[in-house]
Amino acid sequence: CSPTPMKLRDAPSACPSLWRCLPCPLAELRLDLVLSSGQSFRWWESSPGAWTGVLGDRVWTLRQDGDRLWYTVYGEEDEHKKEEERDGCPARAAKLDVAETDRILRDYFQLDVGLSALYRAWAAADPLFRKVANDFPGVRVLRQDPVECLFSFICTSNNHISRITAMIERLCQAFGRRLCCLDSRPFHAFPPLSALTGADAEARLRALGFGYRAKFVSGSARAIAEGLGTEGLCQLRTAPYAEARRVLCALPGVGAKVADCVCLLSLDKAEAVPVDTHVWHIARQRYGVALGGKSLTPRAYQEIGDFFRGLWGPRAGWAQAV
DNA sequence: CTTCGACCTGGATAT
DNA sequence: CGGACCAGGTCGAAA
Repeated sequence: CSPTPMKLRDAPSACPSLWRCLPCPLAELRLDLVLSSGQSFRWWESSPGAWTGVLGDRVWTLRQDGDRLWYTVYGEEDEHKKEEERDGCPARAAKLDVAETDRILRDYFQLDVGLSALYRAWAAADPLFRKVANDFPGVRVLRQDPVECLFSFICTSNNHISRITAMIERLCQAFGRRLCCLDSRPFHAFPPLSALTGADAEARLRALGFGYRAKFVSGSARAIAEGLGTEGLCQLRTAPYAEARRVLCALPGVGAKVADCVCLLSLDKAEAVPVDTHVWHIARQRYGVALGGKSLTPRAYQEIGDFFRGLWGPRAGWAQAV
């Protein structure tokens, strides 16, 4: 890796100046529950209570204690050199930087959304939620990058988490820019759309063990590049839920469930309720949703989503994450 | 409109 | 009614 290898940082105590914190009670955010629940596949518990991963083309380690969220950001490999060359005012640069990293983190965890009040409302409307809520406080929906979210969830179809995580790791290694090394372990950015549109992308993805999803990933990358573009995809954040869903479902490898995941986890559609086989079971067994068919047809899918939206309200997707 | 089978791969389980 | 190749599905074809 680098000639001067960086080390993972697990706690602020060792070197407090490299860490910052945001006020954030445990009822508002439980890092362990949110980062390991399959919303994002890019976080790793680097030591007990410390989560390391890539966010916004930077490598971070996060940790929380009491009512604070602590974070540290690792520099890129040649950042030292760049700073010397620039010969600017370091204090000023650092100050701008912390304002930005604070903002990135607050945005990613959507900390302006008050979770406690939402939990109270969902608990009041739903006795079954009430039982679960006590064991799972602080579960909130991440606001992820739409490109990363889309291509990650294309990989989830008929698949399991351990393999999905490994696939995405290999995707980033093969197609993404290397950011830095921590304890000799390389970290890569999620590739931009343009990196996935090459003629050989599908073959390379197959070689990385993507199976039939290789065609979906390269096909969707191509379709977006030739259509609405990365900007257009991101602009779906301001579009109505129905339109965003319709656009996404036109992409290869994107059906109702993946589209809803992308809507909820990256496009600000809090009412989107991704219905997987697990949710379908729960809806029938625990909530007694009566449905004609024995399989998850498009109509049944819609009805289950409508049921939970009726029960939990406009942030039904957030409640379902719990 | 619903139902079916195929689809890459590897984990978990049972021969 | 219990157990089963299935796992956080999607696609295309067929009745």
